[in-house]
Amino acid sequence: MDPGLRIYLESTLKEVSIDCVIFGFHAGELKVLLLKWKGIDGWSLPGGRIYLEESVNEAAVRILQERTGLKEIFLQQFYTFGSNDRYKNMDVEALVKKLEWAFGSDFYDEKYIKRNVSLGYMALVEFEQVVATPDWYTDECMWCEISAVPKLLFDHNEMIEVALKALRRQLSYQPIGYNLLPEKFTMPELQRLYETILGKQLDRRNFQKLMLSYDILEKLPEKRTGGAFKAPFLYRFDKEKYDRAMQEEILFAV
Amino acid sequence: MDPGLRIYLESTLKEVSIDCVIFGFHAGELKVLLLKWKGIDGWSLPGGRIYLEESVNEAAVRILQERTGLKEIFLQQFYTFGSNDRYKNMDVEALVKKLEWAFGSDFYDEKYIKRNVSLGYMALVEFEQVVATPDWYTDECMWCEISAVPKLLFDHNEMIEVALKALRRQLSYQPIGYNLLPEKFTMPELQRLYETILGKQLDRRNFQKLMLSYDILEKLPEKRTGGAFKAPFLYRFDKEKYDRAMQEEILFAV
DNA sequence: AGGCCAATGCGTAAAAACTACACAATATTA
DNA sequence: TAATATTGTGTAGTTTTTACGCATTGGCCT
Repeated sequence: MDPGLRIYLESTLKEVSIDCVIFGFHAGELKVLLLKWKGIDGWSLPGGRIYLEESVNEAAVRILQERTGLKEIFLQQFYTFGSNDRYKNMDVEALVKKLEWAFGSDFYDEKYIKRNVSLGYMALVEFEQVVATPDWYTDECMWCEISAVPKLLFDHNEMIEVALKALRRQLSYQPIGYNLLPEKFTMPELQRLYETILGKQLDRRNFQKLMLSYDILEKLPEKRTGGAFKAPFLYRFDKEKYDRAMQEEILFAV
Repeated sequence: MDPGLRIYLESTLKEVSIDCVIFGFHAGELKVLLLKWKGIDGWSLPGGRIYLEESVNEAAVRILQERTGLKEIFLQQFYTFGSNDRYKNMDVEALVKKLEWAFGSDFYDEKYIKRNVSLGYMALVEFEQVVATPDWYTDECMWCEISAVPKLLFDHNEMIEVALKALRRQLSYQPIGYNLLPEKFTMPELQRLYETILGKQLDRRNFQKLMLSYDILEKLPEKRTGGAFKAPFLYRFDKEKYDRAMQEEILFAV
């Protein structure tokens, strides 16, 4: 067994762990970051454990940074999962056996495989900036389109659904986009982000009116060229006003 | 040490516990249920631990029932608290000493006093129906008006604030009242509940129009007499429609 | 018993927000 | 240089929200 892993396991909380639904936006698609486990044929959300001396939020920030290289981005708790049947759809015996095979028999106390409370965090990240990195248990990363997520290990499919629901609700009282889009973006790009998250089409003109009315965008003199059509203006978030809107939680009627 | 307590401690998770913000509504005031600890001069929220074989939601239901006698009421997770400085404002040494004095030296592993993740649940209960019952650690219950909550143990003051914020937000997309009001109630009573939770005055006529438009109320032929004024009609929630509205999470613009 | 008071029941007009479209402008490509 | 796809802006109609008026009524006071 990897000595680093051993130290990690021994210096972290046993009964609680963190799982992150990391949303990225690319090519008009909303995606989540998945990891493929070593030794077994299964994918899961990135996750990790909490060191004894850190807060759960600090742990979430650390885990996210370890997986994506990113810090200081949108990251927040959305639900805590603690069913005692979180593994009901899985062959736990087989899983434990395979994990033993992969990591040694003291990998996990079986008790904690079966009984674990998981704090769900969701993150919104700028797709291009992410350097996806596997962890001890996994050897492969994948950005998976939200509508094409395969059957995941544990209750991670449910977690994604709950996270998406929370994200959609969030859209109605907080602006979103700061961490999902590049610094400069066009109005149609912002609209596509909203449409993707909400899963429905929005009227171009009304959307623009609404977004501008929130007074969190700064219109730049530049335009984005490159397409065979009229060049759209670039915008950027006014961070100060954006943060104020996040704080105030004004109702955004999207 | 109480043998029941010992069994309880040994058969529950150690690192995670549950704290409940139990809201009640009485005499036009929103109140929370508080417990006074044995041995030390401090109040806290009702809480408890999670048995190995139950889900966290089941544990919350059980804890709530133990404290209030009520089941099948509005109860939901609102946040999970896991700061490593949840006790920063407290003299932990003194607390542990007093707890030892009260419960025996093996009351708690000091480690778990200092490092504990707490799942915050909030409940809305019908004040009159509650039979408040202390637990092992406490010997007194009190309904405390929300604006007059004293300094509580741990980070429980913060918990109440977060719960109240979550409750206010909830009001905008789910009906509230079914578990906070008696079966039959008048429109002004319902309005007072909303005003109390939201902390602001609402227009009587617009409120009535709004509530009726949601189509979750059933107007009864009876009136409430007793005051020196026109007797208001009684209403009652149409449980089926109410539940449907809860499910659909339609936006309620209060 | 009858008038007074305080609170309710019901209604309407103005303001604001939202929705649905129409048409001109403009980078690229053929 | 014309064709095309897409953006920029405006406006009218509809719905929702807000603000407020006035008649009604159960109990209390005289």
